[in-house]
Amino acid sequence: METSSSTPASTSSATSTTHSIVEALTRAIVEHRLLPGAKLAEQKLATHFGVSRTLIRQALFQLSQNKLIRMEPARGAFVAAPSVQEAQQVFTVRRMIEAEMVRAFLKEVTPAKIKALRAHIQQEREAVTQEDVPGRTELLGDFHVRMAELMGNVVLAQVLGDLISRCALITLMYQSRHAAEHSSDEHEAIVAALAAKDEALAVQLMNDHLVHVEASLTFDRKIPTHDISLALS
Amino acid sequence: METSSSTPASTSSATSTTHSIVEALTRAIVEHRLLPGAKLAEQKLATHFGVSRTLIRQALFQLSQNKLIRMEPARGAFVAAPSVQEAQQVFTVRRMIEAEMVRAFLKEVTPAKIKALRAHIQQEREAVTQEDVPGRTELLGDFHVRMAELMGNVVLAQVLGDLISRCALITLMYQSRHAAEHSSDEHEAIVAALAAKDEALAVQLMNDHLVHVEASLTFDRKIPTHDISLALS
DNA sequence: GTTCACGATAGTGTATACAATTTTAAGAAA
DNA sequence: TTTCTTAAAATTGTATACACTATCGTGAAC
Repeated sequence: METSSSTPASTSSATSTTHSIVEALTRAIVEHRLLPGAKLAEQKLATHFGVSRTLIRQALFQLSQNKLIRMEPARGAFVAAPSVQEAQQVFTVRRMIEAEMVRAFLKEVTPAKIKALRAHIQQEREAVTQEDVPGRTELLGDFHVRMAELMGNVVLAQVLGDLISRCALITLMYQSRHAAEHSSDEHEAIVAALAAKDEALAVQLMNDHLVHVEASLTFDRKIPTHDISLALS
Repeated sequence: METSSSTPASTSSATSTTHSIVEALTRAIVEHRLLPGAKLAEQKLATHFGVSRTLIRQALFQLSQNKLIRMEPARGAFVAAPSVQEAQQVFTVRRMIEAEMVRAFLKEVTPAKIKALRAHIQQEREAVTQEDVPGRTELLGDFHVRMAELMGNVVLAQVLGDLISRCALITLMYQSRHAAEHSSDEHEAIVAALAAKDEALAVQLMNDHLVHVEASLTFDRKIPTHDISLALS
């Protein structure tokens, strides 16, 4: 049963609070080291992280509320495998929210905010050139959250962040290779429209962008459902 | 320290799962039997519900993710007291989502859906005439969730439901007496516009409706912050 | 009289122990 | 060989025990 890592609290976390466990598992899921359908056995996770099952259970409950994992009554936790239908619904909701977000953003746009968005896009480009797939996915999603944050609406940022973390799993499940590489270009076009204060164009570009991302997903897909114990190190 | 109820698992719950505890606490908070700021001591809740602290803690974590309670690191859980700013942000997001929801609803409206919404409004009116304040608040919120459900978008329904449960607490904190009694009328006007397939009007009415509800809140307010142990029976 | 120090008490954070259920495996019957 | 039965192992669900932190009250110093 023993994997190679017997050392408790292996790599990153000095203080193994619940939050750090959630982060580690989230990254493992989003980075596809834990594939959809994989079982998350509590004791194995506990020994891996060097904590008791109590903390693992807290983390799993939290992840299940983020819809990143699914918990069946007496059977355990499994990495979520969002259905095609759910994926499409998530994108529908995103289009709804973000169309209005663009309108609201334009009502109080400032040069500083435009500059902040441009700076973010610069980060995206760097991640793209370095072919850092998980980092790229995260940054591409964060662009949208950053817009919400720049509006000063914490609630909006939270809601959108939640949806986008679900998107990350969906994207990584269904996204074809090197699709969505022009996402950065589309982000830049949106910012340009915002800078020009062209509301209709900005809304249109944002909507198109989300349609493109959704269209880049290949829904005719095998779901590997490997049950590898875990590659958390 | 002993309150009158020493009987474990007192009134309602035959099977005291975590979910039933969450529901009981949610109702107690939304019905204002537990006031904002009140402390939720784990042991007291545990003895009240006749379970161990383990299940109480699970329930509290879940409630904290719904933003109905707030947990401070080593100090415990307290009923949330949303700030005025947060309240306004929640309403802003609701306006964003629901404006677009109305548009999308109209794209696939059917007589059956209109009928379902009318039936819901009928329920609201009954609760209003019976002066069932918590039931009324819940039903008035559910109208909006019902719209999402009728569109078949589960994700939308969840997101909106989350926001609205936060609204319930906000409403009950800040809403002046017998304000928002014409919410049902406004709901009916919206449905009429939907039935007439008048998109611009429906969107306008929905937006106005949410503005009205927000405006009915009196933000110059005392927050009682009573610390009554609990009235859960 | 006010403020600070310090001990007692209560409460949260984590780990462990036990009960209940599910999964797995082995074995017998068809 | 296949399938049903049944026992063993593993895993989840819940309760309890212990460690650590915060809260409260008392008393001494100023």
